[in-house]
Amino acid sequence: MFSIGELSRRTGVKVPTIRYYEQMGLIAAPERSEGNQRRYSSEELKRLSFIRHSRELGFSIDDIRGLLDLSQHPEHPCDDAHELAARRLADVRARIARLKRLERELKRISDCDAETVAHCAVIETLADHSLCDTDH
Amino acid sequence: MFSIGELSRRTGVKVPTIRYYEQMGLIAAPERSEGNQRRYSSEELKRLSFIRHSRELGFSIDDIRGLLDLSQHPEHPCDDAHELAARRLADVRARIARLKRLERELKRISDCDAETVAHCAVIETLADHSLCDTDH
DNA sequence: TATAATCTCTCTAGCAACTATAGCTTCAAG
DNA sequence: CTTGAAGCTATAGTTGCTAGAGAGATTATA
Repeated sequence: MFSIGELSRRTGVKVPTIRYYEQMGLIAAPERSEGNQRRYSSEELKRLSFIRHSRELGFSIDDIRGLLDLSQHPEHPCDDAHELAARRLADVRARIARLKRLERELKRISDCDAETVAHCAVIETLADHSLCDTDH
Repeated sequence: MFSIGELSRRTGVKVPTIRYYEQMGLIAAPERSEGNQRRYSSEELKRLSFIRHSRELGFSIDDIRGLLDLSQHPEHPCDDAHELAARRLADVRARIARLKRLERELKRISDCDAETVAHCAVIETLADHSLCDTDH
């Protein structure tokens, strides 16, 4: 049995975030001490670690609800989990592609060596999309 | 002189977003028609295009305030603009790196061909970070 | 010119996923 | 037994919009 601060330290999830997850129904309301403070067991630690890890991989709170639900039912087919993961993968890849275009563009405009705004590529490019290499 | 809808069509910025930018002070309150509707000129079109383009490159509203301010003063040195762009570039690169790690991880766990949750790599990995290849 | 269809107006509330603040109570160490 | 850290609830703020209600304005067509 440990406090919310201890749980926070062990999982890397901030204290207010843990309370927020409780409110959102991702984790159940835990037992309380005499003085009304939350007391957790290692069950909750596991669950919160799962949540944290999922968040790190970019799953939404809603996705996580589904994944947690699945993880409680080992005998179920895992097609749903795979689909969620596949969607996330597609999303991540799309974002990488987009960011790479941005990177090229930012690099190009950063390479300007003007001294004043009048001839600065950063400002010019922002003002006029037609100066861009790629569309975004 | 054109309406907010027309401005929206020409810039690709949605109508409520234009009003929001006005509220945020990114664009000035424009003239109004007899009937109190907003009427814009090409000056505002330029400014809004600048804003849109900056947003597409990922600058924050606050950054854009600075960039707009700069763009009004062609004789000023453009170090600030360059710094902002450099920071954005660094940020974009960091995000790409992070997303690539995620991509690897998601790809790895997506490649699982278990039938049920009991042996599914997606669920297993989420539950246990130590199964990950990389840290994130 | 009448009328209908489409804009536009303001204001308020909602989204995601937290984060911060205020004012209070409880806990643990010395 | 005191003191300082940690915890409690409740509310509001963050970013960058988006959605809705209910009213008024404008434009196109009959």
